[in-house]
Amino acid sequence: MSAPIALHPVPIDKLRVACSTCGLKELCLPVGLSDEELGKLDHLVTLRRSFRKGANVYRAGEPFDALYAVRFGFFKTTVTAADGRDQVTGFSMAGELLGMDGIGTDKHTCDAVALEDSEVCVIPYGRLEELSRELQSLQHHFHKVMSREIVRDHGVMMLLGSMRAEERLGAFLVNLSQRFTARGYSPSEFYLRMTREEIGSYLGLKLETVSRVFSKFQSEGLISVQQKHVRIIDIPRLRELIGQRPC
Amino acid sequence: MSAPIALHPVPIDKLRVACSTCGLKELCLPVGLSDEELGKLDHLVTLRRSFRKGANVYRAGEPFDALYAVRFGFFKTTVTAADGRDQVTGFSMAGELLGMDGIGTDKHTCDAVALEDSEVCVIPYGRLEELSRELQSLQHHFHKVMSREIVRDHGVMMLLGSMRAEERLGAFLVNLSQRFTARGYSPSEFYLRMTREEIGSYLGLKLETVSRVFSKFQSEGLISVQQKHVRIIDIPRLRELIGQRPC
DNA sequence: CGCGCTGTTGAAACTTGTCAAAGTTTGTGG
DNA sequence: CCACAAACTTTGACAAGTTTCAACAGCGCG
Repeated sequence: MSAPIALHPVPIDKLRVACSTCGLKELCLPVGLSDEELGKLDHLVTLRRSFRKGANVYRAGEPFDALYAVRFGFFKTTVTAADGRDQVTGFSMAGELLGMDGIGTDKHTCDAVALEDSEVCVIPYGRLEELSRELQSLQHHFHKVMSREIVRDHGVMMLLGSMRAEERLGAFLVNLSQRFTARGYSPSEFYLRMTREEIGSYLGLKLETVSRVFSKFQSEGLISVQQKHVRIIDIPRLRELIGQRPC
Repeated sequence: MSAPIALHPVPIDKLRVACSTCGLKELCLPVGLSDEELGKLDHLVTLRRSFRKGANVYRAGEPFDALYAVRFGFFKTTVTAADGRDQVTGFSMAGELLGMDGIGTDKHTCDAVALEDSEVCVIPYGRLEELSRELQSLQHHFHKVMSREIVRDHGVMMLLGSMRAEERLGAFLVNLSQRFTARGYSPSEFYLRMTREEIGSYLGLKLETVSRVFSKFQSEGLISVQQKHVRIIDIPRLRELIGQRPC
């Protein structure tokens, strides 16, 4: 099996793109910046990188020097225990930030892997700190992004610590649905970019259990699922299942 | 049952204490600051608050406007699901920062509760952002603290997602041991400030399971445990159990 | 067009949870 | 300071949920 490799870096000017003209600016790091401030961000984010399915953005142990904003595509992040066990800690899609794990120790502590052909903007971290000393709104928004990552992680802990298999998968599907919706995609129909095993790792379940719960949901008319294609038929009932208000 | 309440705030000057003279400055937010910078931090942190066992530092939903640095004592943080289920997301001790969950939405998203009589320094968040625009080292260290919180959470996900009950409790004990050691206490002997139920919630186990595993560890000569008093007898074997190098 | 990866399903085994009872500690009020 | 109640802990027996092992089907890439 040949390891997929990253494509060559592409200077942003070749692509004529910048934060100020990026379609994701409402979702990504630029949230809340004025036009002038956005212009300064353009000087910071000058590099894009593409990754083929299976390629690593970074690996645990590598030196940390940049964050990565997902432009398009889909990533997973995984941590590896001393004994080699892997755990998927999250899935990232357009507008989300990868790499914040590395700030604390100047080394990445997890792997980030593209689950489909994808592209990120490279945000040199030293310069981000520099600029956020200058721009209060950037500083504040960056802190919000980190804080939300912490809150998201707490949600995963809740999921792993006190939910049963059906609730976990239900919560996972509802979460995906919301994130796709926020990006203008259908709330009820999408392709999973990850395998059953990756879902299982994220949810603390074995792949067979994930598969069984998918089948159960389907037999109950909650969803329709064929391999990686999922259609959510009854979102209210799915929300109910995970203890949320139906709407 | 009468609800325990917080004590009155105590102006810091009354106590003649400041970051620059605090014994925790090697552990807490001031890490890496020069004396001059430390002096500026003293103006930011001017308030202490004490909490009786059982009192809340903050509750989910309350407006966020400050971080809290633990001076002494012990806290738990918990998130509550829509259906009322609680999940302990962490335990905090001297030098650790509480409240970063609130930055993202300007509201706290979890509860922080004192597990024994405790004291914190209040760090007004707006002024922390202000000062960290001025002091690069403070900015960088604050980012490191948030990043480490994210990394810590990934560790908990690993624990909850792919370890069995014995491994979880073993990892928990080793982690406590390390944190006590870093604070100058015995690595092998300590009092648990939390109940079996709180440990169980944190580890994704029921309290009975926690109790059983404690008993099993004791019968195997790994630890000696009586109620809240724990003595770790065989740290190498405990590390081995959780898949770490013995030393 | 076939091989390998991914997904599905069944049966049995195992881990953890549930329920119950009793012991222990802690805190409170008399 | 004692007595009692409440909270916490331990342990057993049994149940439930999830994993393990295994077999097979389907899809997709080379």
